[in-house]
Amino acid sequence: MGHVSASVHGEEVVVVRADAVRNREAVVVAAASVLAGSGLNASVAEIADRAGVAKGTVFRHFASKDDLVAAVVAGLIDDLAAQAEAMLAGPDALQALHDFLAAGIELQARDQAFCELASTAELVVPGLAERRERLEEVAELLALRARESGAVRAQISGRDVIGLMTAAYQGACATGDPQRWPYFLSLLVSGLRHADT
Amino acid sequence: MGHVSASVHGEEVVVVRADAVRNREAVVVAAASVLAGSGLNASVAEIADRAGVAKGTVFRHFASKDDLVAAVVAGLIDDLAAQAEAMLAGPDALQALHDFLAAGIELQARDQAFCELASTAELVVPGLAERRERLEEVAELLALRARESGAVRAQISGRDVIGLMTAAYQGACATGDPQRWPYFLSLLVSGLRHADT
DNA sequence: ACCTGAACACCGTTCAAGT
DNA sequence: ACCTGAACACCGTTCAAGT
Repeated sequence: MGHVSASVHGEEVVVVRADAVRNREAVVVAAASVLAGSGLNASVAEIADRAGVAKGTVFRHFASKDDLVAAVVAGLIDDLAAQAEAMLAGPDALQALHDFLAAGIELQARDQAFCELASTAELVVPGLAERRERLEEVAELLALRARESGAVRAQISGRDVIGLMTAAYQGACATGDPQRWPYFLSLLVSGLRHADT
Repeated sequence: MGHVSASVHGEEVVVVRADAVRNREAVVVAAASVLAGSGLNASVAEIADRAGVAKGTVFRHFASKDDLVAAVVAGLIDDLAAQAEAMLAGPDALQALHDFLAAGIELQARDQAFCELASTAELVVPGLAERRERLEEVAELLALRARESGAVRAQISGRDVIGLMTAAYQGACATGDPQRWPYFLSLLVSGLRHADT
């Protein structure tokens, strides 16, 4: 985390060694790709190997494996939230909601670790709760717009929108063919349009 | 697995020691309750402790932890399949399909290990594939009846029905409130009624 | 200040020694 | 024939020793 090494004009200056910066970044990059491919059970040893550092170095930069996972997944959630914000400007409110759900589903398909976290609602991982809230807020806006446009009859909160993302992809996975997710998504969206829950 | 100990009238007679029978049963019972509560990550040591046997004894009766899990979960799936068969006789085809889905969801809520397996579609566990097929066949009949009754417009296979079970419960879990599953189930069933997929 | 690798407690699994 | 507990390889995590 860096260390106070000097005091200039009364300001504390934090100096971090160059190799430390490089190693931290290498660990994050390696973790991102290993976790995406193998999920949460990927071993720290594999990540350390891929990053070209010793296992101990991973724990110098991140207090635990969970912390490392959180750092990586936080980036993914932020990206998704940014996409969602862009979609708010779209002309068709129902289409925007549908596209957001598809984006979240494709992220689950692309990233095994995100998929597992999205499924178990493991807010256990610290530091992820806030990211999730931001995502829920944008999702709530997308849902509100869709309801106001009259295309959606069902009551639906931001949390529910996240639930739909997970429901569609996990449902498809349970059939043994994850690529079938558009079927489940279309059922859910059709439900949103017609059900009065 | 027992051992040939005698030959009477030319028939081979397999004799199993009484303590072996008792221990095997104790392991299965212990595993059922531990797995239901703690999920697939529950340790063999905990199961052995609860059963009152040494860890090694578990592996004398089951080749691996996965085999033990399969034995326990196979029972759960069989029970669910039996419930489904009973529902085939019901007067309202859509209601029967709905009730079956609810039963599958409640099983996920009650049993953590089943929930995790239903979600990941891990047919990896050997011996479970056949049980699943039987469940899919009954589910297919329930779906067919619902379509023929005219209440359901969407195309839906037995595999899809299983997917709906998982979708509804996992969706609810992702909202942080598993008890919200009826909301997701009603969306999906409403989708089945109206979507033409 | 940071990196490394040996060490620890825990897991699933194996197996020699007991009965 | 079966049970037991010690042993092994693997995991996440810690820490003394190096630079």
